[in-house]
Amino acid sequence: MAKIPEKNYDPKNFEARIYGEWERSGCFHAEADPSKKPFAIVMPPPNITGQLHMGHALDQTLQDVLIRVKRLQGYSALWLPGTDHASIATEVRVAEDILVNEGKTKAELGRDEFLKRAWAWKDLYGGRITEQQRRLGTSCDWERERFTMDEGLNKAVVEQFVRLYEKNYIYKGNRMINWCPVCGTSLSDAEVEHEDREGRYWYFRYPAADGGEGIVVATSRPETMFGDTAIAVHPDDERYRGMIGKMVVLPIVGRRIPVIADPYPDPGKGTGAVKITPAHDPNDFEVGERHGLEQIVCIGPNAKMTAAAGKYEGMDRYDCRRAWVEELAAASGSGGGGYLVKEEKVNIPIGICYRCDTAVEPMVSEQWFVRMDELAKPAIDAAKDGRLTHVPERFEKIYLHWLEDIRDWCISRQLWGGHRIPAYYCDSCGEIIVARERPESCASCGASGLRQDEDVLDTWFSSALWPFSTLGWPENTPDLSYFYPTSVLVTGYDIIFFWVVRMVFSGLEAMGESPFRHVLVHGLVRAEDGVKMSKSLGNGVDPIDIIDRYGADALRFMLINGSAAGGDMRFSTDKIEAARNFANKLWNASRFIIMNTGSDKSVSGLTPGSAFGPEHDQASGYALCLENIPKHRLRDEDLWILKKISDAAIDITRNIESFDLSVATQKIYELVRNEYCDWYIEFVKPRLAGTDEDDKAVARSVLIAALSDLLRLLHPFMPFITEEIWSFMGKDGKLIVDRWPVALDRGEKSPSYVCDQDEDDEAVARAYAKIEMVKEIVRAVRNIRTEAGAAPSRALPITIKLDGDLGREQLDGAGALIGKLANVSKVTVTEDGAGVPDDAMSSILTRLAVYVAADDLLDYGAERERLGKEQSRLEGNIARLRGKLSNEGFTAKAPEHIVQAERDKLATEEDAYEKVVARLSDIADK
RNA sequence: GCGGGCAUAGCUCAGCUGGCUAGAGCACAUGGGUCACAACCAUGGGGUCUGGGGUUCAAGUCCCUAUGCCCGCACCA
Repeated sequence: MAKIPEKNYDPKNFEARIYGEWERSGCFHAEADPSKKPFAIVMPPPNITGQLHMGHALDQTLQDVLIRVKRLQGYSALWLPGTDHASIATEVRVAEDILVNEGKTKAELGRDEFLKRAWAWKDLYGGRITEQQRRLGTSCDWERERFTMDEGLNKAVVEQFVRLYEKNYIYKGNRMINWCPVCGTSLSDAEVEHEDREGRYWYFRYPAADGGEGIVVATSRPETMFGDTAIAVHPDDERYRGMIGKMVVLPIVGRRIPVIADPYPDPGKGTGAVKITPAHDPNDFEVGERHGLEQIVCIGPNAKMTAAAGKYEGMDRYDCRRAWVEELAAASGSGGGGYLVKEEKVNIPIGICYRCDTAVEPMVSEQWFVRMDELAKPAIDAAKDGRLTHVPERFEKIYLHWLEDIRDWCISRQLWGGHRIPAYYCDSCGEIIVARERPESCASCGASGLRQDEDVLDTWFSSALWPFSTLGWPENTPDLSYFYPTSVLVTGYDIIFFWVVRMVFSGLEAMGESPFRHVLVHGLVRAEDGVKMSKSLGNGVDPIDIIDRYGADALRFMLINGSAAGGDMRFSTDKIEAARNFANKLWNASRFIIMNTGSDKSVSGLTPGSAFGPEHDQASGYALCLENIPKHRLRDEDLWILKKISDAAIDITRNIESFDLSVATQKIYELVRNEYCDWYIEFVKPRLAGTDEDDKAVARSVLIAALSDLLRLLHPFMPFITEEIWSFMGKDGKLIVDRWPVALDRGEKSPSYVCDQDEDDEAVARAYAKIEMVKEIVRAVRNIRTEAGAAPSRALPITIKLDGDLGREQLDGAGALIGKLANVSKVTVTEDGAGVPDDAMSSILTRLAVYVAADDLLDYGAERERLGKEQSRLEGNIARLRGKLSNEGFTAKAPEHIVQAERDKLATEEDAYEKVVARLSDIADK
């Protein structure tokens, strides 16, 4: 006896085992292989601090589906995994850890000791997420796993930095940056989020130096007054015209500052006069540049006030704000009363650190920057001319919009964990040397003991190199030339700016080509109630919990099936259950197939293959190339299911290749559940129980051939269950490395195309139509049965009355199928109406009518109601169709096949209408 | 302020380049332990596709507009 799957579908029994088998077999590994076409995806490297969350699960599943399909299609399909050091996130976590465990701060520990702890921490936790990825079924090439801080990548980072510096794309300068006081580092613009927070405007009077009234300005940040170096007004603002060029006095501080004219102030906002603090506001910084104003830094790096704030030195910025406002309000100004004129509550838009939610402090600071204007251009062009496409398309706009007004990228971070900036300072002569290796001595003055820059690089600087650094760059390795540019990049829309944009311009700069051809963008996975999942809300659903409960296949299927590309989706228990139930259904159906075929020697001799035959040979058609089975032995239902699968396979392949994965899953679902399980298996059951051994063998063979292709189609989405079932089918080799049912990109014809040309295909088309008719009849009988309240167990006799042009032979063999599926005791077929029972329930279908006769079941009331509905439906349709067809515009302009289809439709609807009316009058007095 | 998205069955959502009698899952109703499956099977009800214009022979699908939600960028006077 062959091995049979266990009665209950329980993914825990095999998922982990199968993953282990795959991994050991080496089938995840991809090499540069000139005999195959390359397909490559680099995995967005998760943070080593991270845990797998639903967003990852979606991201991983999308990539895994694409990789598995391409692997089955015979590509050298590389999926390159890795992890990211995520400097800020990791640094904060490790620092917390040290504080808790050792009671020491980062500073107390020192840089070297801290880094040791960080590496130890990475070794301890860095592998956790990759274990979780394995649970999901991630079929990436673990042999190539990389870490953004490993040796090769360090080299790439230094190389890129030096090259960009040498081309003058990287510079060091004193510029306005965003400072996070909690993380203790500068941030790039992309790392700052914006949020409205409750704040106020305080209106303060700055008295004129000559004793006049002076000017009132509004501010939401009074503590920056210590850094004010001017008051700006618009040159056309009548109110202040007389003040321009005069001096005002900074309240209490006493410093004199000029009133300047600049186009920046908007006369309609506030008082129309703006205090200018060049060191702490980006706009003020620019005004200051234009007017040569001094920059006075009054808030220091830890958000504490500097000496510029006088007695407030050392005080927290917000404490200072409160105290300073009080002092200003209480003070007696020159005109008597306080300097505070008024105060109003208002929502202030404020910059927030994307890591810690702290309000960032804009400040002038000396940092390293990447000059963006030149670099952005090729990245813009690549998208515009189609070398880089976004799926869905709308994300291209977002990408372009960001690049088109991009500002220079601040890349230095005041942290320890990360790639240290390869810049060396000579303290003797002040020379700055940027070099691949640490120089022994100063190139300018010869002094030794150069000091390396203390700062590290933005973690995204190394991520930006990921698509080529992981393939060996800057060496020109075989992998690099074979796999670069990669095929698709899959990521969430939330990191387009951080990552995608930077990879593209970095790749174009370093390699001359966009690092990938397509960006497949997905949305967020939200909680069941539509709220964003977040740690702080604690509403996250752990993918591992879900896998434990429902299996990875169900989770994957739900994630893909859940929503269209690019949009946010909700996690849904209902959908997870539906997916698990679907897996269960497949499991049971397969169990049935295996129980009925596995133990039979004659079947194994048939070596059932794919419905598509060997070698992906589309041109030879589908069912007719089933190996070892003479085509005349295939029955109608066999041809029907094989055509169904074949047509669907082509469709599904197209959907996958255009990244419509949710559409693809929907189609597979219907194919497996509705066509294969609900109809085909039921059609075939009597044959399996029959005595015609030859026919039994054919049925078994088709069952297996069809199931094989269904498993192939479903495998990328539900890899575990399909592989497990495959293993019960006595196949050679594993499903994961078997082959895809269709290979559209080879230019094969589709079976439906063949169908029109080939004699065999006419036979298939006839069989197909017949089975569809059988389904209609069966449904009609079941409907009547339900309506009349007949027990399902009770066999009923039926009469089928055919239309004139519908020959009796077109129902040949259908009687048995109908009999079994509709539980019919006897099928009578009549062409002229003779033999139609006088008293019967009826159903009028296209080109035939079905009568179910049983005296005790007659319910003409119900039938009248049903027919009445049918009549009005048909009336509506007929009116619509007639209107359409009598419209000359339609018949003249619409494509011929559409017009013809409408004519045919009208004919059948009119026909049905007449019959319904006739039937209604027949039963009018019953 | 600039830009983008969404509005379809009670709920959650599909519906590609315009050609439907608008679909699925869940929920609901009725019947059924039928020898793969109760994580099941069968049958059924349920929608003027947000409102208003327009383009077209044809609009859920394209354009404009209104309303209501959502998001990104900018904005700390």
